[in-house]
Amino acid sequence: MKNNNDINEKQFLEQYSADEYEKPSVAVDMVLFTIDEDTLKCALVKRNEHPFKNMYALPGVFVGIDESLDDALKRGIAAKAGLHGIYFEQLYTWGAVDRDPRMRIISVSYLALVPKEKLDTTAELYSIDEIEEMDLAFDHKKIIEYARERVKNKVNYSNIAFEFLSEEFTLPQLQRVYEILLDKPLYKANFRKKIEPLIIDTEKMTSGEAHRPSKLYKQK
Amino acid sequence: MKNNNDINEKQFLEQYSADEYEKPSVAVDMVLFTIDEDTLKCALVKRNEHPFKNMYALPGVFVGIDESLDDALKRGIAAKAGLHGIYFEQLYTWGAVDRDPRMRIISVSYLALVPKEKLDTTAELYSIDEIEEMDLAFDHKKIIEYARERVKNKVNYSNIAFEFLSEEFTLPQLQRVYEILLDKPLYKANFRKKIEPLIIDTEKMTSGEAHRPSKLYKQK
DNA sequence: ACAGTTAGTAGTAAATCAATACTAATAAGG
DNA sequence: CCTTATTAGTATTGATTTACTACTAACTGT
Repeated sequence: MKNNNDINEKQFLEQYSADEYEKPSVAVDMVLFTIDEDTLKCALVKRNEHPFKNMYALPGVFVGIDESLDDALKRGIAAKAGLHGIYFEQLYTWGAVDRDPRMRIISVSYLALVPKEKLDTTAELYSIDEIEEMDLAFDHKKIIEYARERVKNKVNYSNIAFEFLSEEFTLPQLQRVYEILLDKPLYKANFRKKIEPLIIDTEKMTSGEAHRPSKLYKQK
Repeated sequence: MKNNNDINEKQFLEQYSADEYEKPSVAVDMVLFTIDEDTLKCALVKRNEHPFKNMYALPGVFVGIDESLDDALKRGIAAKAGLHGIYFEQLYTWGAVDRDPRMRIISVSYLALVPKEKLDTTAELYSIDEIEEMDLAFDHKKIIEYARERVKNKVNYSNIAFEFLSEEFTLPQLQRVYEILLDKPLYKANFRKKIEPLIIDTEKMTSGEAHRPSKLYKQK
């Protein structure tokens, strides 16, 4: 094998110095998940321009030339719902040549998680099951499925479940979040043993419900 | 919240129809790992152009306007070492504004895994420990660290370890791969119990070594 | 033959996980 | 103020997995 900087640099010169090279556009698209009505839901926006006019799509923005990907995403989140300081992580970059019929657009997708209470009440939320039946713009359905898998896998080796709850929560609430994300029931006693090292007792209790009150915890 | 396609489309028109909008360049960079001399090693190329002239970097190519990200990566792998059909997966997309001093370049990084035997003998391989001490071009050291973590995490819930071996292998070889990737010793008996459902006995044996021969297996 | 070396197996105590059954504390209703 | 419905929380037990030790097996080289 020869030194491959030859290739790298040759391409660079050919394609960039000459400035005839056509560059792709880069966008960030966000899969914003929340839990509402005991189901996992995703924020969608209805497109009112071609292509895919009147169809639902993920919210997204183009990446500015002097803007990092994360900053573009933050701008998107802020524009979407006035949200700041919420959890997000990069998911995957989608680069099929024909994913946008207008032009070449590479999409860097992000996962954002937010408690329902923080979300603007006008946000349009659709459950994962509903979306399964819908026809979304671009490759956005595939992106949502990818995000769904990421969440499911990550629940057990990270603390993302906490991102769906406000600062103080009860263990039944937390368990419900885990069950929704994992899409299976969990044993109460086992769940509590496992989660115990991750939480702090706030010494407060719920009240007003027609059954035994539950303790309120915070994430450690 | 208003319909956010307004924002999306407004930006699109402003930035793209007017064609004054400056687009970033998009490259793919590959972290090609192999196991050699009982250590995990990464393929690097020495740059012979500015910036970072004479420093080592990850092999990479720019993404063509009519080329998918995966296709660009395949082209890169082929250019690098005449390799085809090897395992790869997308890692992460690096988008800091100043990661390349020449211009705005967004890098989609990939992880590629290959048995040492398949690799061109002129490939320049450096162990993870050596790289730790080196000063690499761009943000490539960070990318390699990210790849290293991905591999470590993925070993236990996927079959990526097999990608470092040729089709037939012995259990001591496979265990050694796991130990190198996880960076810790494993118990032989437990390892075998756990790996048993993933492999098929080829009925063949090794020979010629000054100790008991071992069975050869294939991945199931 | 036997020393050196690695391959492979048996078995056991400790830790974790799956599952069931229980007790505790509240509000609502008579 | 006692009973019922309902959910919160705990105790316990058998099954599985993990950590670890100790052994037997099969080859080459001398």
